[in-house]
Parts: sequence; structure tokens; C-alpha cells
Amino acid sequence: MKYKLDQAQELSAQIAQAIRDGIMEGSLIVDQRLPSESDLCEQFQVSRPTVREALKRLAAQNLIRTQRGASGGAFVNRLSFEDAYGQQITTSTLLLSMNAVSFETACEARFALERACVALAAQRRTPDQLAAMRAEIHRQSQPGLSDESFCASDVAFHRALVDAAGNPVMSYQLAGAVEAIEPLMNMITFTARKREKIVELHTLIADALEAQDAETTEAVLAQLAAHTLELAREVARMRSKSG
Amino acid sequence: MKYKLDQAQELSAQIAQAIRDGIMEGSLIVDQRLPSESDLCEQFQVSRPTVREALKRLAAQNLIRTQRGASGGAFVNRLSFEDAYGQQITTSTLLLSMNAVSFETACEARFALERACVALAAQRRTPDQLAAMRAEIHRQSQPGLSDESFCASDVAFHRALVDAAGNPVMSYQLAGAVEAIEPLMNMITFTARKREKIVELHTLIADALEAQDAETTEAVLAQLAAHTLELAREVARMRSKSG
DNA sequence: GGAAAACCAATTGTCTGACAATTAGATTTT
DNA sequence: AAAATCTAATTGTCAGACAATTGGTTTTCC
Repeated sequence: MKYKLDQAQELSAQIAQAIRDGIMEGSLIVDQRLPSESDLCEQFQVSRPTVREALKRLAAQNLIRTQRGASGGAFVNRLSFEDAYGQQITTSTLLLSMNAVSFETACEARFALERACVALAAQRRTPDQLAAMRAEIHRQSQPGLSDESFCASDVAFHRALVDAAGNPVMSYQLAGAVEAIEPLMNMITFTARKREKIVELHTLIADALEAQDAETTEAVLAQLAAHTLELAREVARMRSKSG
Repeated sequence: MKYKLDQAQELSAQIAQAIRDGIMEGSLIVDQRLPSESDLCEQFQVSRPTVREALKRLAAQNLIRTQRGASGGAFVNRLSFEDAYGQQITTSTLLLSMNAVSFETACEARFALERACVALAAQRRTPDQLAAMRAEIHRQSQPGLSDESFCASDVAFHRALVDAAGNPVMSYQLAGAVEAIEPLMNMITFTARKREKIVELHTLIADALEAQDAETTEAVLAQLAAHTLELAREVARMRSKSG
């Protein structure tokens, strides 16, 4: 690990970057203990609060964990898929909500990426995953469901579809695309008729996956994409009339 | 914003979470100024170093930026696509390197997701993007290129392919999948013969995209995926023999 | 001898108070 | 009116202290 620090940036940012580089380049390996805070103070020639700010930056990215007590300290953390999911979703959600991304754009991305899962999902889907999808379909057909709950169930259904591809890297990559769209979807009011249509398409998807029929699944997914976009356009039309 | 704090966690983590919730839920909006550090001390009833550790956590996620001086302070940051790209790549790279993800899994994810871009890319690719792809192809055919440079150029080519879909959300989502595989690819030694094959396939992809022929592009991409996997398998065989 | 209790040392978590650096705005000077 | 200066607010950094936690060591007691 090198200890070169420029001016210009904050010290804590530079120290965090130096340690981060060490982790990414492999000179600091998983579960290895970092020097104690006082040692880091000496090595970087800064005060303890500054070192601590640097460590907190790394902790915020799940790159390290800390433990108190004798033989405590800061340890390089194994970034778990779960942690990565969470970061992915947080970042994606904020990115979409802060940058005026249109529903069309987000929706197009989501369905295009989901389509990439279908071929694999048709081969590999497990009974559990099919059951999860059917369970969400059942939830979606309950009459008294709020729009929010309907959307949440929709997201859960699509999560199951993505997971059915049996590739954890894809599940992770798509977590953001699938989950971050929920706040946008929540702006849509789903009438009983529209829900019916969505549930019908979901059912066809589950059926096609069960039959391991990738082509049909892709076709139905395309219909679902078109239908979802149409709903969004209706909402946009209503808005522009009343506004 | 609420100021309820449990015990159990560190104070700085709780404060960071409280502010993060405010941002995600929308009660703190972009460019809004947070209270000064001293104000936050009073509101949360903690000392300034603790508040600062919390703010550094948020800064590490690009959720806030800080400015010194009169009328300075911490401001809610608009998460830019560029920032999100960076976080995405960092997280993906670490996730892959720390979790013994096989080359097959990562490669499958990358090509499956890229395939999702092709249909859109064939419609929308701009002359600039085609030129970028051709430039990388040219770079890849230079004889003296190191394996690392060849891989870097390969990544750049695929980045251009993804960007050609003209959907920033997809570009962001796939940044991780495309870039994080580079360290894994770097373990492969590319002989002249193998490079020739890859360059040939890249050229076919660029040609097909220029002709706006999505089907051919998908087919060639599938060949490239198969070829890449074959290379990885050869390396694995060599390893197991010599090891 | 063995088990429980007390103690010790290392380490992180938090606090207090201070000073330096930066910057926008107000004030004064030319 | 323009330029220079001052002022106040705010973050960045430092120094030193104490509290809390935790693993290991020592002592005590049966």
C-alpha cells in the first residue's frame, strides 16, 4: 500500500482512497486486519478523527467492518451479494428519482434486461422459483389490494423471474433495474381491468417458463412491456389534460 | 426528517441512515442545504466528530457534497450518471473478485445482458458509436499490444456496443457487468490466432450494427460468447495440468 | 487441579475544545 | 464606483481525554 497524498482533496478522502486502492488491487485481502487507528495516524501523519472519517467512508461502502475491544480493529470485509444488492438498489433508485428519467426509458431498460434472463430462466427455473411466481400472481389477483402493494408484488414477481436464470451475477446486476422502477410504477393507478390483464400475462409467463418454452416467454414479456408502456402513456395523457 | 435513534448501532451510522432516509423519501431534495454541523449536533444530541463521521459516510456514497466558507455546508447531491457508473464498477469488481465467481458465470451474465442491448443498438447506433467501435477494432489489431491493453480495448468495444442502445439507464446498469469482467479476462493470454478471431467477430458485429441487422448481430455475439468461454476453458485446462 | 472471579491491556466509540482554511457578504477606502 | 479590507459563518484538522467493549491473564477459592 502506498501513502502518497495530494493536496486539494480532503485528507480523509485521500486516505480512504489509498486504502480502497489497496483492497481493489489485492494488497489487502478479505478478513485481513488493517493497522489500528493510531498506527494509521502515524503512517499517514494525520490525527485520529481524520483517520476515523476515512474509515467511516469505507464502512459506508461495506468495504470494511470494525470491532471493538482487544484484538478488535478494522477488517477488510467480504462484499456479500446481499450487500451489493442493497447498494445497487439504493443507487439505482436515487439515480432515477434525481435525474428525471422518463418512465419509458426506465421501462425499456428493465424489459430489455429481463428478456436477457428468459433464455436461461426457461432452462433452469426451479419448482421453488415457479412457486414464488405463482404466489405473487395469486397475491396480485386479490381484490382489495392497494396500488402500492400491487406494485410491490409486481416487483417481487419480476425478481423471481430474474432469479430463475440461476446466475447470481445477473440477479445482482438486475436488482437495480427491477427494484428502482417501483417508485415510478407507483404513480400509475391500476384499475381492475388493467390488473386483470397484467395478471393474465404473468400467468402466461409462469406457464411458459414451467414448460421451458423460452420463445413464448419472450413473446409474452414483450406484450407485457407494451402494455405497461401503454398504461404509463395513459397516465401521462391524463396529467397533461388536467394540468 | 425524524430523529429517532436506537442503541446498538454506532451513532454516526444511525445519523447517516436518518439523513439518507430523508433523501430517499424525498423530504430532503436535491441541492438543499443540510443544517450546519453544529446544528446537527444539537438536533441529534451528539458531538461534532460523530456528526462528521455520519456526513462522511454519506459523502462516500455521493449523496452529499460539502463546501467550506460562509454559506457553505453540506448539500444534497444530484447523483450523476457518471458517479453512479463509478460506484457500480467498484462494487461489481469487488463482488466478483471477493466471491470466487467463476469466469463462466460472469461471462454468461455479460453476454446475456449485452444481447439485450443489441435490438435497440441496431436501431439507434450513431455514426460516432460505430466509429468508436471501429477505432477499438483497429487498436486490437495492432501487433505489439499487451494482453492488458487488448483486454482494455475489448472492454471499450463492448462499452460502445452497450452505449449504442441509446438508453442511459441500460448503460449504467451494464457498466458493472462489462467492466468488472476485465480483471478476469486479464488472466487469459491471447495468442495472435485468438486475437485474430476476436477481431474478426468484432468486425462482423460492427458491420451488422451498421446495417441495422439485429439478428445477425445477436448471432455473432453468441459466437463471440462461445469463443470467449472456450478460451477460458483452455486456460483452466492448462492450469490444472501444470498445477 | 480446576473453575470462577477479578484484573489488565488493546482497541474502537465518543466528547470537549481549540485553531486553521475558506468563502460570501458587509464595510471601508481610494 | 471600484477596489481593498474586514467580518462572520462554516467546514477541515488537530490534540487529548474518557467510556465501552472484549480477549487474554492472573488471582482466588473450593
